[in-house]
Amino acid sequence: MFDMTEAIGLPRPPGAKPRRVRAERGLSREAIVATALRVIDDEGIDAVTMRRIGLELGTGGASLYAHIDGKDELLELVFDEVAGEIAPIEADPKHWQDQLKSYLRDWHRILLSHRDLARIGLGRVPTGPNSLVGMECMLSIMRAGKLDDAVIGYGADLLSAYVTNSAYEGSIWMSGKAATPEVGQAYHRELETYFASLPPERFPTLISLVPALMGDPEEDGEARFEFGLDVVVRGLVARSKK
Amino acid sequence: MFDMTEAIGLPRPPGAKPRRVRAERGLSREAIVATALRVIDDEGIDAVTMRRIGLELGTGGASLYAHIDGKDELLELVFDEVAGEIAPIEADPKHWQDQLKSYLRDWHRILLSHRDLARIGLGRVPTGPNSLVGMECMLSIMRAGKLDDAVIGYGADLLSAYVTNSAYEGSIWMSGKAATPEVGQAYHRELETYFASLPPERFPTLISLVPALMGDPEEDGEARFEFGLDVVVRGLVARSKK
DNA sequence: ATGTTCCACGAACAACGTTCGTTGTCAACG
DNA sequence: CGTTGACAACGAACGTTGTTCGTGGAACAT
Repeated sequence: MFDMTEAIGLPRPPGAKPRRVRAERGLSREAIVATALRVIDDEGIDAVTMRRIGLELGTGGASLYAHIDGKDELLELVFDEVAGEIAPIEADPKHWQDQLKSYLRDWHRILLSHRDLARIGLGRVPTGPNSLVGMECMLSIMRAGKLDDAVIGYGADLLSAYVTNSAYEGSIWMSGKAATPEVGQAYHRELETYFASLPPERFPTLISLVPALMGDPEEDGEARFEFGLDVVVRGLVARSKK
Repeated sequence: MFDMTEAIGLPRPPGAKPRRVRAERGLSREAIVATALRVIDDEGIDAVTMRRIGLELGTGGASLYAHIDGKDELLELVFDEVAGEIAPIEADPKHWQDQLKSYLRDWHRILLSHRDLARIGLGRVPTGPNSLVGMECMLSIMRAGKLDDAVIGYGADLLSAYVTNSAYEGSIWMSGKAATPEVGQAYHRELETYFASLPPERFPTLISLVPALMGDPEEDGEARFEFGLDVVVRGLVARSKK
């Protein structure tokens, strides 16, 4: 047989590794990551098991280790894959605040659309290529707003942590198990009545704030996220103008 | 779940089970929780195993289930136990912002002093007695600041999530394994050089902000937390005055 | 044709949370 | 005082988990 590069007509670059032409026998990094993401979308992260992913691909769990270091790396790859779903935008100094909010909204919505995927990103510094693109995009928008470098540096971390944490919290209400939305609302009501039943002489403020704390479970998630987004961005601007 | 009525000191409802008077033969809820907390302080949460805790108490893992529902409940109990370490303060309308910040600083510091304990509280609504006292305290301070109820409701969630998330992030740098501070700093430098080595034409903003993003690993944790605290509180005030 | 390399894969390992069945011991009752 | 019943203690075991090992076989390079 001949080399693929010859067939195309290009000379092989000096020092390039002889291209791996080996026929992929079914398994590949991409297929594994895609399968894991599908399982997450269907049943959540806890359903992601090496054996499960292997089985889904017609083999066993051990076969994955030829393509992937381990479960941690697999989950990070999935996370970065999803990070590629968000569309980068070009910074416009005139609307940088709206742009920033809109971008983080997108990011939050995409995370939520993949069940409890956000859990992977908790407390992690994202280093995957797609995550880096997202980070660059966010930073450029903030810089277009003429924020101090120090504010941008800490603020970007603060914002991305807020998005990830919010998405994770939001996902809990619908993925505690194979939980339908009803189960989440049931827990919501249970929690509300529990707070309201506390001894009033010991928890006067808490009890009087139960409605404000819990909110309407229907539209609460979005309103809550929007609130925090507004608060943090306001704070960043105020802090930068000081 | 544990018996809330007993923990708070309410009179026992009529028809409740007569309290267990049986002499404790060595094992007890308190001893188990205390042991788990000690193991966390020494080696982190991942070292907490049913067998390990049992072994530490001179028995096996199965013996714990007579006192505790399972591992989840145990960890929640430990978390609330630590929540009891923070000293409640009385709200003073004149210094409510300083009080709020100081209170959250305490909470953050205490969480960090117990390794990666903060991980337990991630995305969880704390319902333990001590956590509730802390919540009530925080809410009363915010109310002393005459913030809108809606702002208090969402804001309290935002702040407590920020504290927990910050403590968790901070704990990662020193508990990836049996990691000494040196290991954390080594990873810090590795990350810094990695960012700096990215293609400048694709990540110009990110590269120019590497110093601001990473900061001095020595004092960075505290400064970062303080920054976010200031930003969120500022934002809350601004939002409330609108 | 002959090595050589590397992927697939069943089996196995260690560790986990939890359940089960037995045993011993104390508190309550006649 | 003797009996009984409830329950803590505990070893063993079950079902999972992530990961490693050793074998087998297919495709490349020589």
